[in-house]
Amino acid sequence: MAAIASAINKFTNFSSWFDELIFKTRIVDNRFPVKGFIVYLENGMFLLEMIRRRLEELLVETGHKTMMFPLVTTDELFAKEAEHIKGFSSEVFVIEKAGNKTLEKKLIIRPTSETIIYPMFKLWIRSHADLPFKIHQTVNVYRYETKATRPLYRAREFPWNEAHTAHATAAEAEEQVREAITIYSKVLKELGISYLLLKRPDFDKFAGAKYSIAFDAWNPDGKVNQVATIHNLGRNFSKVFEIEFEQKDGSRALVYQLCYGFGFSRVLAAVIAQHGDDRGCVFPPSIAPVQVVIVPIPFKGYEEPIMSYCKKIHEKLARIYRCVMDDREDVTPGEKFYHWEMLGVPVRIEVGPKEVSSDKVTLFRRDTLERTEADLNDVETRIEELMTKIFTSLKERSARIMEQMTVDAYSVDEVKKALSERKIAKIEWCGKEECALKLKEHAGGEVRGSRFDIAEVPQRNCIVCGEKAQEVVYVAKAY
RNA sequence: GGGGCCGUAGUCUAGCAUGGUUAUGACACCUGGCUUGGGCCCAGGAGGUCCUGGGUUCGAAUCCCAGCGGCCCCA
Repeated sequence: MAAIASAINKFTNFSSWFDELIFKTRIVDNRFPVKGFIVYLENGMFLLEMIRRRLEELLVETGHKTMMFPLVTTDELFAKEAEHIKGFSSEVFVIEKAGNKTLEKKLIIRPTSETIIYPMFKLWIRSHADLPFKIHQTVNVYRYETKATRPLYRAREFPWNEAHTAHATAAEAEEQVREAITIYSKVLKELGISYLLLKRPDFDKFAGAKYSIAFDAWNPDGKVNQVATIHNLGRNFSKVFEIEFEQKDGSRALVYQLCYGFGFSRVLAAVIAQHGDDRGCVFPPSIAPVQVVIVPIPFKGYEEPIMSYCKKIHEKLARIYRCVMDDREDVTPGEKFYHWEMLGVPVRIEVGPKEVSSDKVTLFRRDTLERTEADLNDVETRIEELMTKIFTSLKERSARIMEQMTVDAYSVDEVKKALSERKIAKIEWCGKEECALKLKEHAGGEVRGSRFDIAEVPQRNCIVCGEKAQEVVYVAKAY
């Protein structure tokens, strides 16, 4: 089978497959001369923008106000919450000079915006009538990653959306966790992405949170890709940032808070990695930069009727879809096929003398590589049907792979074996960090957490120490 | 933090051990022609601080030193 370049398979050689693909399809150019910083090209930006729009739409619908906060905080503010600074201090960029002047108060570039947003919450939140208070912003954040960086997965600058909410009671904060899950799940499911919704073990929660839950998407190399997280902060931050409100009875109380973040570039990586195949990207129709491509197959002497037939179709379809007619004359149809397939265009229309003489078109669907014939009259209906089918089959295929990738393991060795086969291991665990560390050392994977969406009750003993298991957890390598 | 590998055109790469003419090839790019139902073919063209600096030498992509950059493995 023809491949994106030199027979690179996404499951056996994921890195090359991915790097080459995102470069050739003009999603990103990672040749920027500063490590960990990449250039997003037109197709990458288009895809990010589609994902961003949908997420923001849902956030606004549910009452999150759109705002934009500054890029910087001070080290004093940043250091306020003890756990928080411990978790992030090793990876923040610090501005120490401005012009020729050495700054007395160093500025910290946000790795996340709690310490930038919460001083403002203190000013804005006065009364129970102000609650719940919900805001969100789409910005780039900066983390000095020391591990190997990889475009879209792990960069030192990355685009995300972060939401921050404040509530009167712990119960309302819990309710908000559900709402955040609903919003994020919706966006991910509309992209056909499969993931595990996990409550992170205590030792791996967000720095400063009461607990954290995360969306871990599967990846062809077996590592999981954390695309979004939701943190219940309790009153850890409101205590130190003094975010108080006046209750109905006149007494004062600290707010309960949540923050949740959605990594656009990692979501895009998941779309590419989960749906793509050895011919390249396969995009869900809703976000595909090009949804329909028309490829004329001219024969000597018949060029004119074929081209005008194509133009007619293009005119009609361009009103409904992002539709391109590839009328390049110096490129053969075969080469055009490969080109648009790599770009993940869901539906292709082929028009040659055969179609023109019978008032038909040939439709090609990117996901299954199947061709069908359609009458010119109902081409729109047929494309609409195809798009729905394509989305459903992408989604189902991704879910199936996720299922096959997850295997039960009853010993450390079995975990090791599962991970070496690029799988995610499901184990029973006592809950002690010590056992998780041992597991990481001997099997190479991290305890990612227990299912948050469904209850999985442990029946046996911890596979590491043999004591009674407290949780059913998933173990995987991670980005 | 420890160890290893590698920097040659837009991309990938040969050459390097054993220094020697004009730095190899493929893809991509430009011009013209031919073709068109899966990457066709023919002819021509352009593109290089061989990562940077220093050293050895009659002569360095090649050897030595330093720096910068990238990748991988282990902790």
